Order: sequence, then C-alpha cells, then structure tokens
Amino acid sequence: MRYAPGHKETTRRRIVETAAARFRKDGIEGVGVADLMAEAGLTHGGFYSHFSSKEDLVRAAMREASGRSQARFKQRIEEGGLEAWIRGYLRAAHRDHPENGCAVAALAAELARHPRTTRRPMTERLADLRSDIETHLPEAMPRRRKRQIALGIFSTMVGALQMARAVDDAGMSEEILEAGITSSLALAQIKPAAEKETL
Amino acid sequence: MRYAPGHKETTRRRIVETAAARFRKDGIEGVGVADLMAEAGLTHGGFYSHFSSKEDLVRAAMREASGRSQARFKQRIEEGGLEAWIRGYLRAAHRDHPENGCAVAALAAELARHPRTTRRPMTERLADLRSDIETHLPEAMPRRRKRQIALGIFSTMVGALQMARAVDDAGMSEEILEAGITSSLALAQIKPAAEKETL
DNA sequence: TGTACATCAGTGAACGCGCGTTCACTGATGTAC
DNA sequence: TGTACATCAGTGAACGCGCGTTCACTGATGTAC
Repeated sequence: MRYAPGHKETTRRRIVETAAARFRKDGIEGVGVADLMAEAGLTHGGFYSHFSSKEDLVRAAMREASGRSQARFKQRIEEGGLEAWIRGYLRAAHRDHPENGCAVAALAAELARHPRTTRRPMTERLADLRSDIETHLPEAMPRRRKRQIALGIFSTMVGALQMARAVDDAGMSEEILEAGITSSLALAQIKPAAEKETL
Repeated sequence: MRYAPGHKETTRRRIVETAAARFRKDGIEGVGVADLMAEAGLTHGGFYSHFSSKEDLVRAAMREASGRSQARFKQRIEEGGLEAWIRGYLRAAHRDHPENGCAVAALAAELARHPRTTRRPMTERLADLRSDIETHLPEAMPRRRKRQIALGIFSTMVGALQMARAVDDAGMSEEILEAGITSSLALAQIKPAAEKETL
C-alpha cells in the first residue's frame, strides 16, 4: 500500500483529533480503541503501530486539546479581553458540546485516576493558563493575589460548566452559567459590560 | 435462611454505602456490580433482589451521598460558619479521600452522561445547597446577587478540588486549594480569619 | 410436641458482549538489477 | 524497459478478561396442622 511521505503522520493526527473529541464527549473509559479507529476510518489492528497503548493516546489527546484551548484563549482575549473569554467559556454552546470544549472540565475527575505521566499535560496547561490569566488582571492587584485569583477564576469556570452539564433542570443550568460568569467577573474585578437578563 | 425483620434493609443500606464510597473513588464505570457486592460481603447474584439495575443503585448512592453532604454542611457551619465549611472542603484530606467526600466534585462530569432520573438527586442537592449558602451571605448583599454568589462559591470549590486532584505536581495542588479558599472567601465577602502561609 | 410445607435473602453458573492488546498477513508502491 | 524483491501502513481473526444481567437453586427459619 505504500503511501505518500507524511501520510502516517496525517493518519496519526486524525486519530488523535478523533480521540480528543470523543474522550471529552463520552469520557476516556467510555470510548473503545476499536470504536475510535472506526470513526477515524480505520480498523483497530493498526492502532498499535501509532501508539504504544490506549494510555499513550490519552496523553496525545490531552496535548492536542491543550493546544486548541490555548489558541482559543488568545483569540477570545483579542476579541474582548478576559470578559469575552469568560463569557465564551460559560455559554450554552460550550455546555452542550463538550467534544469541542475544555478538556479540564470534561476530564479532570477521570484523569485524577490515571498515571502521573497522563496528568502531566493538564498540569502544564493549568500552569500556562494561570500565567495567561494573571496578565489580564488589574495592575493594582498584588502579584501573589493575582496568582491565586487567576486559579480561582478558572476553578469557578470549570466547576460551573460541569454543574451546568450535570443538572437535569434547564432553568437551573442557565442559572449556574450566569452565576459562574458573575462570580468570575467579580473575582477579576471586572464590571460586566452588558447586564444581561437571563429571562 | 430466613433473617431477622429489617435484615434486608440493613443489607441494602450496606450495599448503597459501599457503592457511594467506591463510585466516588473509582468512578461509576470503574466499579463493577460483582466487585461491589463482594466488598459488601455478598455474591453478585443477589444484587437484583435489591435494585432493578446498576443505574438504580447509582441513584440510591447519590441520594446517600447527598444526605451525608447536607449533614456535614450543617455541622461545619455550627463549628465556624461558611469559612469553616469552605476550609474543610478545600483541605488536603478531602482532596486525598474522595470516597468520603463531595459527590459533585467526584462525579458531576460522569453523571452528565447519565439519564435524567439519575441526575435528579444531584440537582436537588445543588438547589438545597444554594439556599443553605445564601443564608450565610452578608445581609447587605441583594437577594438576586446572593443566589448567584452562592452557586459561584460552590462552583469555585468544586472546580478547585477537582483540579487539585488531577494535577501531578504536589506544590501546584496545594496552590490550587489555597486559591480556591481565597477566591471562595472573597466571593462570600469574608475576611480570612487566619492568614495561613502555605510554606 | 412433631411434621410438612412456604418463604425468601442470598448463591453461583451461565448468557452475550465489548474491552485492550497481539500477530500473521495483505498488497500497492519504490528500489535494485 | 522489465522483473524480483523490500517496505510498511493498514487488515482482521483471535487472546483472555470483566462487564451487567438472568435464573434455577439452596437452606434456615416461621407457620399450619
């Protein structure tokens, strides 16, 4: 079958992208290797010429998702600063489509039960994100406080997104997203640009 | 074998308690029915005379965990108000022992993929908790804001606990817990009782 | 008081199924002669 | 220009295993006579 140079790399990337989406949607345990390969248009036997194990793919998928996450942060900041990023994160579309969304909100709880090496990419992502958020906090805020508030804002966002997804009541879900926005903005000492009414 | 009256109820309770702990520790998908029954000192065949399905047990386990959570909240509040509750939630012991801890932090992401009926107990728990937190927010805070901040505080706590568990670096984990405390207290407009130094 | 029977919580073998992983194989292409 | 061979991404059958669920059975006790 000999393929064009770079073909294998392309295939590998396709598997990783498929995995990154499916893991966020159905959980890591919830997606099988055969299932994933079929979705990428392949048979399961070839999996192990690309990855040494499913765990290996999980690490690659986390790195993939982290990269996208970082790019999205940068883009939102350019559009409208921290507030745009926060509102973009805590909007209904993100709640309803975890497959394209934040891997921390989708997978942190499950990753906590995985080996250290698998948790590495997420740890690095969080460290980077903390720095990125810090940069956009009010200059008057003391450095030490900035570090804490940066992590606090993201904690609020992650917790709110997850709860909004878990709740079985649509009204409550909306309320949680709004509460997450309000609270994140309060921590960042941002006065909301538009006072949106939920109803 | 005829057993004393109430024997079956006792057994059922034991299974539910075992499940509530194991689900929080290993995830719902991560624990098998046979495994659970063995841990409760039984064989797996008897499972279906207590529950109609694994999903049925999940619902019972969530109700169990909610009850404990509510009792713990009340106790912490009596000891030292909202601050004691927040600090108790975001302490290392809670991070390291999910089996006795908050079911929302441990299972929200996984529950989001379960049927509506299974998500009901958690939804009710969140509604109750929101009210409970509201009661302890500063009287000067407007009612609508109280509702939002109550959910925002808990979002921060849930997100921080999960991230502290997922991260592979001990220092970073501590930092996240501290950040969660600082941010939750800020949202509640509480001046920290003791300025704890992490190092 | 003694015997036969009903009860029912719990047992353990069996079901079909999907899991992660292994491995001998395929077959289109590039290279060597 | 034509033939033989090496390459290697991808195929698909097979592995042992654990999953949730079903079901005929066990056997100690309470009840009926």
